[in-house]
Amino acid sequence: MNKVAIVKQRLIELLTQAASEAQQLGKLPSVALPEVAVEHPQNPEHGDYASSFPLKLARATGVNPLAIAENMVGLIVSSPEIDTITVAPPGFINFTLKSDWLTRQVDSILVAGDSYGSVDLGRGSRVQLEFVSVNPTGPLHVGHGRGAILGDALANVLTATGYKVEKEYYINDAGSQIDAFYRSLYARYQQCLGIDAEVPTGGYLGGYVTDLAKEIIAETGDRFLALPEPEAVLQLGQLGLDRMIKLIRSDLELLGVTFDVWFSERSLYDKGQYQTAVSLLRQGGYIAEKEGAIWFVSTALGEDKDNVVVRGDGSPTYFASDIAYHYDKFLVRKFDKVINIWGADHQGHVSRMKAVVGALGIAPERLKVIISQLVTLRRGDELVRISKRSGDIITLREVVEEVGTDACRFFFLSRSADSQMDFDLELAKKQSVDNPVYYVQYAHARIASILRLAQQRGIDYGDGDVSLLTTEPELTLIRKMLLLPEIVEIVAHTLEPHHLAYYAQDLATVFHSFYTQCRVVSRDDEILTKARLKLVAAAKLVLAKTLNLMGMTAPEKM
RNA sequence: GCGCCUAUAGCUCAGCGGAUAGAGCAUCGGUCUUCGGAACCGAGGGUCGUGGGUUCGAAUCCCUCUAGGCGCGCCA
Repeated sequence: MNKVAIVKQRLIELLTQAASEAQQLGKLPSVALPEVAVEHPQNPEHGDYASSFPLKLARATGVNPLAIAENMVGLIVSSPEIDTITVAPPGFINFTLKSDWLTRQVDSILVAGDSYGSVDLGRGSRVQLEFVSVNPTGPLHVGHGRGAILGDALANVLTATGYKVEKEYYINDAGSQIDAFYRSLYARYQQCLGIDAEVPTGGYLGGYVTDLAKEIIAETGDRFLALPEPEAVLQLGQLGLDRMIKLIRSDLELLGVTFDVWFSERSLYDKGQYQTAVSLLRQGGYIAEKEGAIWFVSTALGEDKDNVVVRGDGSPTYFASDIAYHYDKFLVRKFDKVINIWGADHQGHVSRMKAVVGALGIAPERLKVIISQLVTLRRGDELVRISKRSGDIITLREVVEEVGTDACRFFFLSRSADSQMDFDLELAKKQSVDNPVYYVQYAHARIASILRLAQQRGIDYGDGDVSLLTTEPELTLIRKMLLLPEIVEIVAHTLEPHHLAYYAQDLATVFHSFYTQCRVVSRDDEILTKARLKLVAAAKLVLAKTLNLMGMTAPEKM
């Protein structure tokens, strides 16, 4: 299915073989072979693939790299995909693919259909992807949207690469922030009913809390006033919490993001994971009591400082929950791999969480944490505050409604998670026509339109002969289409979905260029028309697959 | 002070050990008898933050420094 990836792998095999044969023949000193790397040269004159293996080998052996290359080329077995193998100074081996092999891939892509671009790397191993997991104490803002899109796109790619993926949202429904939210809501509730009350210090001041209180009053009246305060805070709070979670869920759905599991923090205490996890750590000698609190002795694992698990007042910290949570992920639910996507403000939490995982006897490599850097929102030059507690916020929902789901997703995926980004609302709107999103989608719609025309004219291109696709624009398009499996592989490996966005643009560019140079549906040449219809249909498939992996729509018309 | 992230074209960003550093936007100049001009073709524009080092080869790896961001709670 993944022909190019196989070619790449095949080339690596061939090179390795050639090298060891050269060693056996005494043409090369017997040293341990360095890793064989094969890549796409940026200059097309250097072929489809190139390897600098001889240069690497030269370092290990002290032999002239050109001589190594020459020796190896003579020993490389011929292969049906490969046209020419050449040596280029200072010691590259360049490969060119046979164009008839290339054109045949059009048929292969059409046969593969939706599964084209999928590569089985995971072999069914189970991956949990936990992301967003925002405290349900307020609506989502743009920064959360970034994590949401990142996670969702990664889930798509990992699924396409043979992993069994579960998407999970961790609901922080325990702890002091929830408390503050409950009390804030109660205060607003009282205020709306004419009672003098104040939002406690450290509480949530956003107008949405008042809105929430009003909604609850509209539906259930003032019945919580009759309850004693602690009871009222709790009951009203839980009502508010449920609504908050529903709101978050619907905001995410607007972005096209859904979850398989909504996991409650509180359940970790109800079901005993917390107790078990801590006793495991205690057995390992990682738990100590000092200064009236219970600590995780992370210094024993090379951390800068120890961390409190249970406060002096007996209440567990959020760190305690996370210990239990990761115990549950790995030792109860037994995921092979766990990926957490956190905001930049949680960076400091990464190493101690890895330490916990190690202390629980789990190989720390099984936990991957992706840190997505901050998003700042602005309108032109004006910075927009997005802090939940301070009051005025622009919600993710407002942004999505203003900019559109597909554009939002593409925008978020266009930058690596490592870079901070500015989300300029003015620009996002102003650019909507020139937006790369539309450029890519337009290519897809354009193909759809061509296929519609063909259908109108009653052309059945099922018997199209792809070997007629010999011109440069056609072959360039095919070569680009054949890159998708490699991109998918890279994304699955690096967990960096932004490569998809760049690939999508590249592919669209190559298609548009082909389009202006090659007439597809022509009355003069029915045979060529059929061949090109096949090409275009395959391109449509690849474009759609790429867009779908990003969680975007591939429109037939726009 | 310590940890993490970032610094590449006017702007927003890719590239992260290979052969002449790329894209989009912006600027300038071209392309329409026929499939969607939301398009295509071309041009200009770069001491890859600084200074060292490793290497046959460095934007890419290591160290120094500078600038910006985020952390360093018995908050989450």
